[in-house]
Amino acid sequence: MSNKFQIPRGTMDYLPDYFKKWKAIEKIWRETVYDFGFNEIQTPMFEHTELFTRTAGETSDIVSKELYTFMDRGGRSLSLRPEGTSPVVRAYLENNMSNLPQPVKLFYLMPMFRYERPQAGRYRQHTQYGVEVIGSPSYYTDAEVINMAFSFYKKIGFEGLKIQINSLGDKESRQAYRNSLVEYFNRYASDFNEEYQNKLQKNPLRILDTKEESLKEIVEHAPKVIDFLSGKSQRHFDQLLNYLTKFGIPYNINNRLVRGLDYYNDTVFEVVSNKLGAQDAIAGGGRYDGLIEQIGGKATAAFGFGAGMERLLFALEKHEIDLTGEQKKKTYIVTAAETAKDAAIELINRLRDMGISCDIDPTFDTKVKRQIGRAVKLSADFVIIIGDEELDNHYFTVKDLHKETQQQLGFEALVESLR
RNA sequence: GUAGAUGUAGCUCAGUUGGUUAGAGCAUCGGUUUGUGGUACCGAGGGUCGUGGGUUCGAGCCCCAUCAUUUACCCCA
Repeated sequence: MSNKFQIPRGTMDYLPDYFKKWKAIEKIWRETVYDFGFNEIQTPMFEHTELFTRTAGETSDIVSKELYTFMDRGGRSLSLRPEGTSPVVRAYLENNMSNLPQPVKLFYLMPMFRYERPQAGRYRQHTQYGVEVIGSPSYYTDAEVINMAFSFYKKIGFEGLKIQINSLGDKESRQAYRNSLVEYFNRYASDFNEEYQNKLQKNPLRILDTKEESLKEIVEHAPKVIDFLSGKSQRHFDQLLNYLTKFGIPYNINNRLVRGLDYYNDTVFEVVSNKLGAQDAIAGGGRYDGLIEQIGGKATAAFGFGAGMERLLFALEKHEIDLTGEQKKKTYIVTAAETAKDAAIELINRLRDMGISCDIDPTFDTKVKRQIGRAVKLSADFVIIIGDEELDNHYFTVKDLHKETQQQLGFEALVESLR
């Protein structure tokens, strides 16, 4: 253990038991998104650095301290993708998807990279699944996507998840709100430490979601975005909430929810669990009507969310949800004599060709007891014994390890019994 | 980046006020004679005590440094 290679900080090996749960979730995810009319997309793991710096905002943590940036041999600055929205939007533009029927509904499942301190439910390499609906300004899109997220978690079996929702308003609303906020916080600025002085200058909205006890009181009485929404933004938000209620989705309006990326406007939301400790957000997203224009497309309204696979698995554990799903029946072939080797090999090939999952000891051990023991430990469902007896009489001995029954069968009947 | 906690076998951990060849359970592998199960019994392999330095006649234990893990802050999935 000492001087062997170690996995880099913040990364993990996905071992078989973990991966079983992963696959079960992935299956539900795919079913859900297809039901809602989404199609899959994958983008490269890295992009030109500028894509991220331009879209997420220079002051955002993702850009200012979490980007994995490197120079390639041609001197280009590239970065491992820290989030999915901007690459997907880039792909939308680059592949002229504005010529497809709008909106374009895409989903993805791909790894993300952020250089930050790992802790419970947080990794430097993690996998996000998410969707983007590009080309729809309708509040119905917001409602539909949130509805989809909610039904996804419901299908998995979660109870007690909450949806936090807020509206940041359109550009005008935001500007007015920002001004008022700065004016308000300035009254207390002398009490702020350097960090918060800084935030006040660069991104005052971010002060709202502070966990600093001393500031909570001040934040509590700060002006609320809701009061600054333009008529249009207010209507959008009202309609959305209306639909959520119609869909039976429980939500909390959280005026302090602002999110870390600069490109959001109007609706922002998070799905949170109260069992995860500090990293309680399972999914997060919102509307980004300005982003497409910002990276060179024509003004296009869009909405999306992203969520972490590893964190979802972490939450599964905390919520005590068992999701291994039903496994295919497994068979183990036992050779009871040296002479049975060829017949065993022939049999295993035939069975596998017929779609039966089977395994065998590659050393062709002849100790029946040991081999059955091994089969049990590998959680096989059946064991087939081949030895001199079977060879002489032209049958296979099949044992059902659960029922503890045993019978002698010919090949056809054998195959049936293994299904 | 900052703060706390923790590093002894693959895993979970013991290890007395510093004292000789560092232990247990689980796991792995094998055995308990003939072709039948996770149990029982017996046995084996596996550790430069995270690493480097220091104190000491002597360090798993004390001191320093370093690395790693982990939780929390910042922020987020």
